[in-house]
Amino acid sequence: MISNSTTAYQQHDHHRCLKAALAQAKNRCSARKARLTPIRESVLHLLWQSHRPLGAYKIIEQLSAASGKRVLPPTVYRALDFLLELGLIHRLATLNAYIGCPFPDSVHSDYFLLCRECGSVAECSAENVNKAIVSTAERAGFLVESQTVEILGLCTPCREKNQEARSQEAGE
Amino acid sequence: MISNSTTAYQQHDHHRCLKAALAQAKNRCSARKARLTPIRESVLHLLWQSHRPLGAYKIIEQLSAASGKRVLPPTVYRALDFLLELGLIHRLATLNAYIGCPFPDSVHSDYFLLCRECGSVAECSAENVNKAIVSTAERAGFLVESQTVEILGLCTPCREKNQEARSQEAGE
DNA sequence: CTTCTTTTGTTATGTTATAGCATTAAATAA
DNA sequence: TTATTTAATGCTATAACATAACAAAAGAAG
Repeated sequence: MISNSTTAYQQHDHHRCLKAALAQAKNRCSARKARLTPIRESVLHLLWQSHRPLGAYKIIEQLSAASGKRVLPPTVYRALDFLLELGLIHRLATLNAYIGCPFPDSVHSDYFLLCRECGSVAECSAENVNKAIVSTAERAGFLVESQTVEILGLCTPCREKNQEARSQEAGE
Repeated sequence: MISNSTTAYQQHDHHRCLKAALAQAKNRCSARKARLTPIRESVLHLLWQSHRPLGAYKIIEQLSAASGKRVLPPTVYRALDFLLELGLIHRLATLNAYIGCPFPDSVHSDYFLLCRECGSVAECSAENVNKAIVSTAERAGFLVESQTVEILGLCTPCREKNQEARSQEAGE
């Protein structure tokens, strides 16, 4: 199992996440002879501000604010398409939002853990989930080509916070 | 494993699906003291025209056509919300579309098989998938509350058709 | 330095979904 | 029954997400 759940939900040196992501992006682009233009890099950079996904229009807003001039939807959607195609980011269907991929270099079928409290999202890839899905689909005669797995729930820190809050209430 | 994959993808007496769905809906509504009004029933009926999901605006179109007067978005979205809440239908996040639930009475975490060729969707519930997801999430310290699992691929009939088509080509 | 290709700018519009308030219909109490 | 409350629908407007199509500019290749 690959996962970035420990960093995604806990305090950590996020600057390293950002740096790693940008470095991987550059590698990947040069390997594929694709151009990581300023716009594309800015979008990726924004998506790596945190482990919370961003909607396209939030990106538009932030990019407009940062650059001082109106950035229009097609500009951002094109950058997103580019990054998606290179596997540098993912789209979360249940949120209509985008998030940086923490391990673009390893082949993986993704599986996202969305914390409904803090909004952070971790990405996992677990062979057993994958296998269970494929084998169950097979039993239904279905050939799997791609999967969307998005799990909503609570991460450890948020669960602990909730428990503290509840015992506070009880204690009062 | 519960699944309606055999009926969803094959020729079958679809009238029975429709009838069963409407009967279950009525039961469920009376059990919950909820009202299956004409609008709500029409929407459910439309969603059970086939095993292909329908977008909200398709429903609006068809309902408008059938009734002769303009049906407006809030009307349909309210009916959809009602049906979703009762567990009579599901929303497919990857398609922004809605589909009837074939087994509203059994508790299940859903898992959808979307055929990219014919557009039909089957619903499954498999304990092993569920367990794999929950246990993997647990290993990441994550408490699962709800899941969205949507699998894109090919159903048996479509796979067979494709193969026939390919051997035709080869034979020419 | 010219040609070709890729990227970006811009306008317009398509698609999906909801907020908010007025009206009507149904259920319940008097 | 009628009055009162609650639930459902009608309607206007608009929010949120996404893409088509074509012009202009920038970059790469010959």
